[in-house]
Amino acid sequence: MRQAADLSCSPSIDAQQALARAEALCQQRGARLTDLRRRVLEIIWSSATPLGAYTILDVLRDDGRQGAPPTVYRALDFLLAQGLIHRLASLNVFTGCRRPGSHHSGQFLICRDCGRVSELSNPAIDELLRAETDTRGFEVLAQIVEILGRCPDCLKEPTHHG
Amino acid sequence: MRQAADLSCSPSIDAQQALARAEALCQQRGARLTDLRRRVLEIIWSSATPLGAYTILDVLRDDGRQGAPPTVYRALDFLLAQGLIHRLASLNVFTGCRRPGSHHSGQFLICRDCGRVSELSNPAIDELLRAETDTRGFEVLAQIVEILGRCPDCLKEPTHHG
DNA sequence: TGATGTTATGTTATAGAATAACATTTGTTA
DNA sequence: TAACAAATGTTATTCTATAACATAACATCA
Repeated sequence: MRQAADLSCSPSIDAQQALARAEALCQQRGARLTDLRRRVLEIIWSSATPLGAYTILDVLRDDGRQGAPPTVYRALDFLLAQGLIHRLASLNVFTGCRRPGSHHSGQFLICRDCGRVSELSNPAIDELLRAETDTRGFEVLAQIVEILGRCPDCLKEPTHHG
Repeated sequence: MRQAADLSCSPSIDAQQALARAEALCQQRGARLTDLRRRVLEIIWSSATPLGAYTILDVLRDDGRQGAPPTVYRALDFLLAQGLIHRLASLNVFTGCRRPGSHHSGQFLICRDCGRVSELSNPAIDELLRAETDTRGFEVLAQIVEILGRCPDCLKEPTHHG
């Protein structure tokens, strides 16, 4: 069974702000934030937790849209290229970028229990990694920093997982 | 077409040493390094680049063994649990651990061109990440640090990729 | 030794993630 | 409008991973 999207609430303030910023960035860059792309971004931002491509596809179909996997993956590719979302490689899911505009790889804390994600941006970590790669003469194209664990909220609750 | 395993050479010195260490570690822990598990570890170590599960399965079948995906994934799960291999989440591949015995998540430099992987172990990076998570009261279960780029060797060569 | 329980492997089927290839539509520009 | 480029629709397939159940190998103890 596929993960259910937590889309109970209508587009949050966060989502609305993110969409507005996305609009502005795309216009400024001459990139076309089409209906489909905007809707995918909205779906992602409307969820409390990152969503998989097929969950997004389900929502699009609930919208009454036609669609197959490539529909979603192309929109995701666009949003990734514009730095509007991130992909979490460890979970094959997508989450809205909290600091669009500055392209960056991001650093993520992922809660195993509630699924929520915090996006860090610790320059010291970037610098350390950069120092390592510079020393070795390694040219960096992309960084993946993902930490899986349990968030403070979930730690407070009686553990379900031992 | 599935990635071809670069298994031209017979088990290298590295592979032999890795197998010997694995034997010792498992014996010491009372973990059973069965024929299948040993063979999977050997296959992984015999490749210059990390291998996907289905590539490993192909090699097992070339061996004349029976096998289906669960065969491989169970062996991989065992080897992961024993800290004898790592999984690279960004590529869905598996690579031998250079420092078995001390369970750790590892930090990896992955060359996009030749596919080779270097395993770092920079304690400063670990400490920084630990400091971030401590500050936030986040309990760490696993760390994923993977850097995709081009290694020094490949940078020397005329670029195929712009 | 044989009965019993546990661990490992075999086997079939399916779920989940991503892309190839080609058709059609939409948008832009000359 | 014609011609081109960009975006989306559509079908099929590949790759990755696991569920569920059957069998075999191994260990332990009566």
